[in-house]
Amino acid sequence: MTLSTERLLDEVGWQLLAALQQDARTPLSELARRVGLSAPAVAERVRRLEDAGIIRGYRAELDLARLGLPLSAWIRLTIDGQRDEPFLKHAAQAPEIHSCDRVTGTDCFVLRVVVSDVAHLERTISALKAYGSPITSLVLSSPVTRRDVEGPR
Amino acid sequence: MTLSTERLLDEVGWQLLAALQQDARTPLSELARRVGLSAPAVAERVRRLEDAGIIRGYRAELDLARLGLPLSAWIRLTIDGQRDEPFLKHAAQAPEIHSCDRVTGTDCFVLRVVVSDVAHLERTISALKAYGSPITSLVLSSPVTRRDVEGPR
DNA sequence: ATTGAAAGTAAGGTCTA
DNA sequence: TAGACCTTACTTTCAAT
Repeated sequence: MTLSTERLLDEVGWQLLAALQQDARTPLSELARRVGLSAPAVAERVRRLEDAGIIRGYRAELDLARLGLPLSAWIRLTIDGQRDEPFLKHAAQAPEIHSCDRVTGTDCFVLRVVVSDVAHLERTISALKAYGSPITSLVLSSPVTRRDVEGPR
Repeated sequence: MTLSTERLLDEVGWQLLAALQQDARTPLSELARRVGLSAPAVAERVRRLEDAGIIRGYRAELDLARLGLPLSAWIRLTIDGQRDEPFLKHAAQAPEIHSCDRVTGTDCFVLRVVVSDVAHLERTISALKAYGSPITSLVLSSPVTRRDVEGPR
């Protein structure tokens, strides 16, 4: 936590982050009302949170099932030999791979894949076998999908 | 894919979803410019995407490391006996658990946890041992953090 | 198309180091 | 007195009827 960010993350800063995590399209004027500051002051605050890299962006959250992508899975992938680079190239452009983390342990990578049906899942897994050994777990439900970050309590 | 959603997901609909995934705070007037429709028409389109549940909401994406949470981990949790319910209660309120999916296979649950340091990670894992056997993989880097959903190509 | 709300701009005031 | 942070006043842009 650097010096410059500390000033930003006071009571008001965390209130703004809470509101924008909940609804990123909240108008600045509404944010101003909630934190008890003028609209220009809040606009400046938000701009500085963005400039400091604390706010990385604003994203619409979509319902994947309603977009024809009802199946999600976790795939743990152990890479064979020295195939990291070709795999990363594949991961960067494969539309099914929604996230990919390099992790400790023998698994090497943890992937979140999102597909339209089991045939699509099969193709996705097969493609991964070119780089290593995948272990797949289909997502049955998601008791916790997203947790907002809270300030110091 | 129901009948009502099909009408929404034409060329323009997907253009709107693409823009809002990229920057959820894009003004409606700007969206209108990009898709070549009037502002009221676009406002109506977006409202219908929301009402159909295709757009679930708008979220600010934060940099967790800059907020004092530099460590993330995947934890696979095999639940002992019939302790699903107490575990789900725990998961629903634990601030470290950012996502939790029930999955096929022996793992039962896949958790994304976000913590401030290794001591915090240790406490988080210890707490999980009340419900089952956790296997932890620390995230080293994230080659793919988020993939936008694209329409039919 | 009109009207009220919201966002952006500019100038100035207060507090602190 | 310099700088950080806020306010008010004003103009432009946006959004809804």
